[in-house]
Amino acid sequence: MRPSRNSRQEIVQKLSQVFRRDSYSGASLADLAAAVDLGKASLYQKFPEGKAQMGAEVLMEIGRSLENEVLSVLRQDGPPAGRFTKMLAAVGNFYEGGRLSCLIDTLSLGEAGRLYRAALTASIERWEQALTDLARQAGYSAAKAAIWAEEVLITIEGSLVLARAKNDPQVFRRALKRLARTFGER
Amino acid sequence: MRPSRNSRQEIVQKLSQVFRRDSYSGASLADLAAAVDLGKASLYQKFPEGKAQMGAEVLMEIGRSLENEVLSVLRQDGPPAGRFTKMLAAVGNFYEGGRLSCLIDTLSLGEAGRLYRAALTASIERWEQALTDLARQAGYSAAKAAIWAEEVLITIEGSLVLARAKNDPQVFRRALKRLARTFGER
DNA sequence: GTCTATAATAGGATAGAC
DNA sequence: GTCTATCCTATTATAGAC
Repeated sequence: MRPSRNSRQEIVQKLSQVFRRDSYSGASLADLAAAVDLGKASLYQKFPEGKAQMGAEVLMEIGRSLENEVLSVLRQDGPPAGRFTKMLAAVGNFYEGGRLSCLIDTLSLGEAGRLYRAALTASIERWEQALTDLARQAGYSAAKAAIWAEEVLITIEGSLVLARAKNDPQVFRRALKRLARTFGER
Repeated sequence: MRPSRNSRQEIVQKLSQVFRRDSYSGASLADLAAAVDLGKASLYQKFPEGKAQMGAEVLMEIGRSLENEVLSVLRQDGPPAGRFTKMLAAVGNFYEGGRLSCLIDTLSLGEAGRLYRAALTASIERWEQALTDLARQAGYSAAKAAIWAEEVLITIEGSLVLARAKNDPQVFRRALKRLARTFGER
């Protein structure tokens, strides 16, 4: 059976929501403890190295969900266009329809950027690579595939920023719908 | 003559760099004071309401530079495509070639988002409107113009996020170059 | 106007009881 | 494993001298 009703994975996922909403510097220990419904001292029992460790584990866990929920569908079989459509649906869920920000954004600012640069770069590059591979399978040249992959990520990140700033998740959803039509254009 | 060698405008511009690098919660009074080479107490002399006021004035000042350096070129005369190209060059300077983040991103997180939502939304909408007007002048339908404007802003914001996360300003510069080719496509 | 000094509070982290 | 209590530092903010 599970180690506890609130597994470590569930704890880390709840912590991730705080970092996604408030960024690293804006997430206080009090906020983080409240999110998992524990005292601060209990959090330190689980994360002896404190906030820096929480951020690191959040990045690993979200990297894993990205892999399992989003990138894996790019590698299934069937026509590339259909896999891309499925990925976009998964992305919509991953960011809760534009209501959640991306850690690539919120953990790349200030000191967090220096702390987590390597992990952030790695996540981005895995995603870009999976998209590039997909585009290659659809017949894109290597150069076109890499550009298209970069554009997809730019659109996802940019629409999340605008959705947050305007408090209008529809910006993100519209962008996903338009992205669906960019595949196979060239 | 000027009120001081460091005019208020210059002070606010230096403060803006801290908010753009570290976000609102990550910008400490010590950081902000160091950026303008003053003691913390002197900063409070100039901004009696503290950090919240600094953020508000930074947003106003950057909104003004955006207007003067970027949006104004969209409203000059000459062919729309040329104006758009000029805007992209101005955008490149505005974000220092991808080395500076956008306040729409860094001031929309956590409590800052609640504090400054109105100002952020207003800035975004002014920019979108100027782009939409340009596209209309180039013969786009109202619907296509609005979509294109949104896509341009999404690309700017998204490429800035990725450039920061990967510590590679080229992501931003490449995106601007590609944007130049999106105008007049439909 | 700017500074040093200092207050007051919040944030990160730990000790030790249960 | 979780809590209360506490410590230490950083942070926000102010008082008062120059």
